[in-house]
Amino acid sequence: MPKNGQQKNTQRHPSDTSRGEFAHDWLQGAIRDGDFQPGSRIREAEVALRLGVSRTPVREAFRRLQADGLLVLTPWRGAQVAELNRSQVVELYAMRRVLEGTAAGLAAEHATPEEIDYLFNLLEKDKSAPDTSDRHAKINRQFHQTLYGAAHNRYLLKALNALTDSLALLKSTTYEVPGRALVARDEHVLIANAIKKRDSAAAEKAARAHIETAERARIELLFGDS
Amino acid sequence: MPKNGQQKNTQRHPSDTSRGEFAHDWLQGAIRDGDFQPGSRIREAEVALRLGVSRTPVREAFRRLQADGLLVLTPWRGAQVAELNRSQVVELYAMRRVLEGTAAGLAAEHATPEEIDYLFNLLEKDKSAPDTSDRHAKINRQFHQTLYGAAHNRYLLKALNALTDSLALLKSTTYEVPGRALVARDEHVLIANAIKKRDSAAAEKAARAHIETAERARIELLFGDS
DNA sequence: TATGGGGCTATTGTATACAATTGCACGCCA
DNA sequence: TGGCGTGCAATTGTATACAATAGCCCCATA
Repeated sequence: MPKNGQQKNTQRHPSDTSRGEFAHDWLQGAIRDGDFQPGSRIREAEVALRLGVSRTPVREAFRRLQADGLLVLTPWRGAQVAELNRSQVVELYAMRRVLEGTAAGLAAEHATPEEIDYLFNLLEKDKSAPDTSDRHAKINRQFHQTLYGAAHNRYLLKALNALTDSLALLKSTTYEVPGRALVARDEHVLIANAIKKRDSAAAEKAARAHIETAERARIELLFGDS
Repeated sequence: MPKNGQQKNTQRHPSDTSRGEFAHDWLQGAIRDGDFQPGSRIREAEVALRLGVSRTPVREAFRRLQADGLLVLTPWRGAQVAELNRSQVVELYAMRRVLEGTAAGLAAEHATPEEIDYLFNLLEKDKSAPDTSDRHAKINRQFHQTLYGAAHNRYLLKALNALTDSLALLKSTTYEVPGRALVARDEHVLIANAIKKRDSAAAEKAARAHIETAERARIELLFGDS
């Protein structure tokens, strides 16, 4: 059961979506928002009751989330939210460094003017935003999401989204580290400028550097050493 | 229904696996082996009948394969084997170039001596193998699979396996191009040597070059122009 | 009191019945 | 003859009943 800060209500599914789709989206969102603790067990019947559907669509959602790596299903023992150990976190960031770098490089080649404008809009918004980590984290997500799309490669997009979802299993965000927001914005500016100049190599390099500092902040946050 | 070269028999599931797992593995294998044509519709009831199980485990398998990108599920219209258009093939190879390069680079850093030995064993086996495209294609798969594992990054491994599965939707292999086997082996030797020398940059470069020639062979095969 | 075994309960795996939706075929009418 | 609408058949979505399994609780025994 969700930890339940502000109640994600027992809600009936919208009639324009299948119940299976609804269950999948709800669970994915709940996991991303940290409503389920990594490692905790999720029972089919509980979710079904909560969403007002039968176990069948819930089971389908479980299977898809398993394929996405968000749930671990053990025969006869059901679903647990995936947990990341230290080596997994390291591997995940290694992968993300590569993919973000690639995305930035491709974005420098393929981004539309509108996409580039939007990146700069987000940077402006970030600069003038109230200084809360939540707010920065949200704009950060939008920035990266825009970057991913600007690469115009659907396999890359999918892989990056999968990584992002896995990272969400680490409940805190690196924006909780003091000063991280400022550093991150500077790094974002470097990336955006390189893309605007259509300098693919520079964009890739800047993005990789950005992920490296993010990784250091993350490791610090999680394990308290570098 | 499978095209059915040599009948993939109507087989009962082994009792040590859940029926859902069994259905998933069977379908994945059947799609990889080209028993289902891309774009063709797969009916739940047919698969269920064929495997001797009910629709429930088949549906679970469908959902997982959807998440893996092998099936496209449309509400009320069921499953179709995914198809790749030209731009998808191009994007897929762009992604593969990056990931194979990364895998080779990481393998140069992290491969165990046993893994390196095995790579060279495969090269020997390839040299002395009977000159059929099937045989070469199989050894090729093993070589790449070994390379992926040698990188020791589970997210990279998963992403590469997903790409490989998607590529399998293109039914022919580039080994059907005359002379491709020889070129590929030479490229494999370059990669393996760089890994043995622990030269990460050279390994990455060689792997990227390898995928580039593979892409050209593929495009030629599919669309008859470069 | 510690330990091992047996049965009970909670939970998941599977089958099946039923509901909902789609697409097609057939027939009607202009 | 062609186009449109209605109803039927095929197929998927969902609920639910039942089977199988695992873990735990309790009691008997040393």
